[in-house]
Parts: sequence; structure tokens; C-alpha cells
Amino acid sequence: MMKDIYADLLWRGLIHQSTDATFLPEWLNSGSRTLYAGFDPTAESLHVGHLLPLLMLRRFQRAGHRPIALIGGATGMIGDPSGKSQERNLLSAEALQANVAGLQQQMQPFLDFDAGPLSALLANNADWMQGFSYLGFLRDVGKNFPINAMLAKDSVKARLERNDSGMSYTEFSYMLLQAYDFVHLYDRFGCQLQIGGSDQWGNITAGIDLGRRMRSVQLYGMTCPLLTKTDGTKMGKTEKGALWLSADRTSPYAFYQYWINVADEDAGRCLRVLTELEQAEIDALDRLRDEQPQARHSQKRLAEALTRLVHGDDGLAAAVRATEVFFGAEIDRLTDQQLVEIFADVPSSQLPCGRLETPGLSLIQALTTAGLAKSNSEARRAIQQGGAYVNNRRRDDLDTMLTAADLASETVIVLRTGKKRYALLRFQDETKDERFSKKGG
RNA sequence: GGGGGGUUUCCCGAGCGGUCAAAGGGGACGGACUGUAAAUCCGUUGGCAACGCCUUCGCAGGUUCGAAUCCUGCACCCCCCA
Repeated sequence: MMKDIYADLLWRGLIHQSTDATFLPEWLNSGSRTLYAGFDPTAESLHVGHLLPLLMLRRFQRAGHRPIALIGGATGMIGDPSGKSQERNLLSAEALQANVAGLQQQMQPFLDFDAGPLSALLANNADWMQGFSYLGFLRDVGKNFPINAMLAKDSVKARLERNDSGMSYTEFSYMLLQAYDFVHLYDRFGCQLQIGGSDQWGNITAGIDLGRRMRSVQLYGMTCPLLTKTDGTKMGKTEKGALWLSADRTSPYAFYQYWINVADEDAGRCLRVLTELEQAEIDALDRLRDEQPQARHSQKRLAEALTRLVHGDDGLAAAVRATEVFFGAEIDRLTDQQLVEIFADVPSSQLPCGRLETPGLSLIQALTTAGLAKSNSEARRAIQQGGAYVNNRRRDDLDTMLTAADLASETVIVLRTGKKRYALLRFQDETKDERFSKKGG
């Protein structure tokens, strides 16, 4: 007995458009199907925007279907005009190569590649597109695309109607490539369903049309809504840019924090759309959020589920530990390793360890060298006002001298002003001149 | 070309010879409160070896015991009459 994937997607609000709302549920429940979603390698890491389709693939697989993650090594060379207001810059071949590798790596944990006939597949359309000659493509594929139908697509229309930006023939052709991908995946793997974000609808239907023309076969499509916040802005945007899935670009802590801070109004939808929690639990969380919003059970559950999914149990543990430290009590008896992990996003400065020998380093100086105060006066003020903390412990004596006893780990002292501004001081031998070793910011 | 007004500390904006590091507001930063929210309240807001000293009020000079405040020149901005 298969899980009713369509009904599940429906109540989660994950179906924006589908080619056939009455036929698809039955088709999906009556057998194992092969489906795909495409990801263009525009960066070497996925970001939150990719999460939705990637999770869709995962949901389908768990419901007994076979997912294909298609990486657009070929289409990425062109640039998808959908949802873009301007012509895109082309990526170099090398950059593209690196991005493809990065994405493949990142997709691994989401899908099961060792599940017998349901094993997920990774495909790269460069593999079949590169062999295509221009003439061959025009004859076999291009011939099947009526220009008037192409011009009628929203993605194209939107761009042509703007008078400040046009569209090149290259981007115009993007649709053909993606359409052909669908047909190719059908030929090769019997893939009959393509899913994607709502901005992909035009490309998906182009593929369906092409399937009908070239192979006389019925293909299907489905899109999920774009993930936006109640205020209309995109989910997953931070002041620093996108929220990446790669730990190098967005630390597990920052990732976790983003979800912890989701607005109450958005939390319910995020739970539905981004987690695999069952309906009963989500309903319960909705109720809890209503009754005691301050407890923020929903946000915690959301952050937990997503961080575990993206960064694994270790990543989640690190994020939770970092959260405790950032908002919690004294920092003590930790190792350098732990501190560096927790404070990965925090600027640090180095000082020779001799500075901790008697009489020690004045707290005032420590704050200025760490960059937490612009001047000694500012440092004084912070201390006097009770806004200076060493290892999360308030120190309000102006004459405080820091010594080896204040180290939180082997070589690090954690300084903080105010509620959240942190900086690390590392005491190491080989440092020659403290002024040149500042980093971060 | 003629006449008038302006240029103040991060921003707006008072000050019009000493009591001015310069009112008030905004912002920012600390603290309390709180849900790691918003609002609110309190405090701080040029620098330094700090009951004192130094630098700051468009720029450069001058008058004066003393100038952000008065005079001269320069630069930029605004308004009115040509």
C-alpha cells in the first residue's frame, strides 16, 4: 500500500499547479513512478530556495517513487530566464564544473541512492546535450516548438514587455533545452513527471508538449509554490544574502537561528512545507503556538528538523550548543575546538600569550583590540554601564585585568558587549604584532 | 549682475563674546522589561596617561584676557530682483 503522496502534498500546500488534479492522485497511488526536478548550478552550494523541490523529490521517494535530481550542467551554461528580470551573466566552464560537483555532493543526504529499484538518480544534462550538434538539435527538437506558443509563455512575455531589458536568443532557447531534458529522461528512465517551483511551469509544460510531439507520450507536471513570508519577501534571505545549505557559507548555528526566528505567522506554513512532520503533530504545534506563542515550540521544532536534515545530528548538536552559549550562562571549561565551532561567525583577534602574564591585560584594552569598542572611552562606558562581559559573565569593574585565569579554553577568551556582540581573543605564541593579526569583521 | 539668508558635534536643529564638548529631537549604543519579537522605560553618545588636559562649530586669517558667537577674505548652498 503506497502512501497517498498527492493528498499529503495537498494539505501541506505544496501543490501550486498540476497538469491534472484528478488523474495524478490515482496515477501516483497505483504504481511506482519516476519523476525529476532540475537544479541549475548557478552557485557551488544550494540555498533555501532549492530546499522545496529537493524535499519534494525526497517526499516522493519516501512515498514509493523514484526521484531523479537533474543538475543542469548544460542549461546552466545558458541561464534560465524564468523569474529573472534581466539577462544573466554566463558562468565560465570551470566555475560551472565546480558548481555541478558541489551540488551533487550536497544532494546526497536528501535522497536514498541505495533503495533497489527506487534508488534516486543523479543526472547531468551536459552528458547528453554536449553530444548534440546545433543542426541536429534544431532539426529534432527545435522543429517541434511553435514560436507563437513560446512567445505566449509568461516567463518570456514578462521579459519582452519590459522596456529596460530585453532577452537574448540564448536565453530564449533555454526552454527548449529543459523540454528536451524531460523527453530524454522519459526515453532513458521512463520519467513521466517533472516537478519544480512555480516559476518553472512554462518550462515544464514545454517539455510535456515536446513529449507529445516527439514521442506521442503523455507526460505530467506539477509545481510547488515559492516560499515567501507573510510580508511578501522571500524566505531564506538574510541581511548577508541567501541562506545556504553549505556549512562553509552558512554555519549550522546561523542556519538554525534563522528558523528559530521565523515569525509566528510563517511558522505553520514552514512546518508543513519544509518538514516531514505528520499532520497530527503540526496541528498540535499550531494549537500550541496559538495558546503560548512565547514558548515558540513551532520554531524550535522547525529549526531542529531542518538543521538535522541539512547538517545532520552533529550539525544540529553544534547549533544547539552554540545557541545555549550565545544566550546562556558562563562559558567555562570548553576546548578551543568547541569554541571555534560555536563562534564560527564571530570575529577574532590574536595577541601574544605574554599579555596575560602579571599584571595582565586590562579589560578596557581587551575590548578595543577585539574591536568591540572604538576607543578606550567607549570601552570604559560599556564597562561602567554593565555592558561588558568576559566569557558571558558581566564585569563592571573598570580596573579589571584579564589573566590566564580568564581563559575560557586553552587559548581563548570570549568577550561580549551588549546582548549579542561577541569577539574572541586568542592568545598564541607565534604572534608578532597584534595589530596585524586582526581578522573578521 | 544687484540684494538677502545659510554652512554647528553621526543626522536634523538650537546657540549669537565668557557659566559651550555645545539645548532639544532622531539615530546609535548600553541597561531594565520581553518570546533571541515589537513597544516602553532608564542611561550613555569627541578624544586622552580623565576632578585635569587636548581636538571640534564650512576654510584661512584678525580683534579680544577670552570667540561656535565680532571683523576680513575665500569656498559651497539657498532665496529674491535682473
